[in-house]
Amino acid sequence: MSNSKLYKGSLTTIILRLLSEHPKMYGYEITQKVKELTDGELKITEGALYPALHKLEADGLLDVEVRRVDNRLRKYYKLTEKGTKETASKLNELERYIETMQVLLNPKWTT
Amino acid sequence: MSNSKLYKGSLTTIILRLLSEHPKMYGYEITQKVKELTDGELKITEGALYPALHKLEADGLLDVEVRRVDNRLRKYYKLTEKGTKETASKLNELERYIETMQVLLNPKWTT
DNA sequence: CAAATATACCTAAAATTCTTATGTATAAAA
DNA sequence: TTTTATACATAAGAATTTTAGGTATATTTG
Repeated sequence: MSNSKLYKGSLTTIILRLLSEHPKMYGYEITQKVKELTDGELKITEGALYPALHKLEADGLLDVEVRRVDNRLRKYYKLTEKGTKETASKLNELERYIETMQVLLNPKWTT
Repeated sequence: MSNSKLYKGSLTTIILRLLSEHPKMYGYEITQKVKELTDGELKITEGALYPALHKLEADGLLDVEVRRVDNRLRKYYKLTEKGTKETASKLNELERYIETMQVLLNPKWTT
């Protein structure tokens, strides 16, 4: 995913966030979009992505729709209602995480 | 550590950051300090902390000094020179992680 | 005073998440 | 024609954390 271990735990949040902006996306598209948006800083590996998508689907957060495009298979994922709610929750978590880490990063505690 | 999975991977960074501000700290003190600084948002569990400290010591990033205070044992950890360098590196990683995630969080991509 | 809580360390099994290494298949580019 | 890109998938292993214990002393509380 990246040389930094910090991304551990944030893959689900990233997937949900992307799907909250795009009506539907397929796996390979997600890997390319993330690479593009982060200027290559973050590369989602397939070994991490596909199991994560399957889990989100199993948990009822995503719906899947298989299509054949240019004689190649694509699995389009989109948020369910439950998934939309979970996305909001995950984004709050991320914001709180960032705030918390910034406290530790830039301490007011000269104590 | 917290109900949020996002903290996965950030424990080492947190420990190093605290030790870059405090000349020496012992394990229990670290758990209390983090709880205090984050208003209880983040609670470091001992099962995560102690193995992490041992690994940092084994990697030569921390030195340890055992002391008996009030007839109770304390293991004081402090940064080695190597640990100080690694701390700077980890803090850069954290800043980049936050920047990257904020791009994904607040997209300029209305596309 | 007894019991509970706080202080202070530790480990080991299990769960979680990710990396690394594969595998299959078609289309396009070099 | 071989490599790269597109598109899916899984499985073994690594790394980190949770959960659930364990030991021991000091202090607080009922």
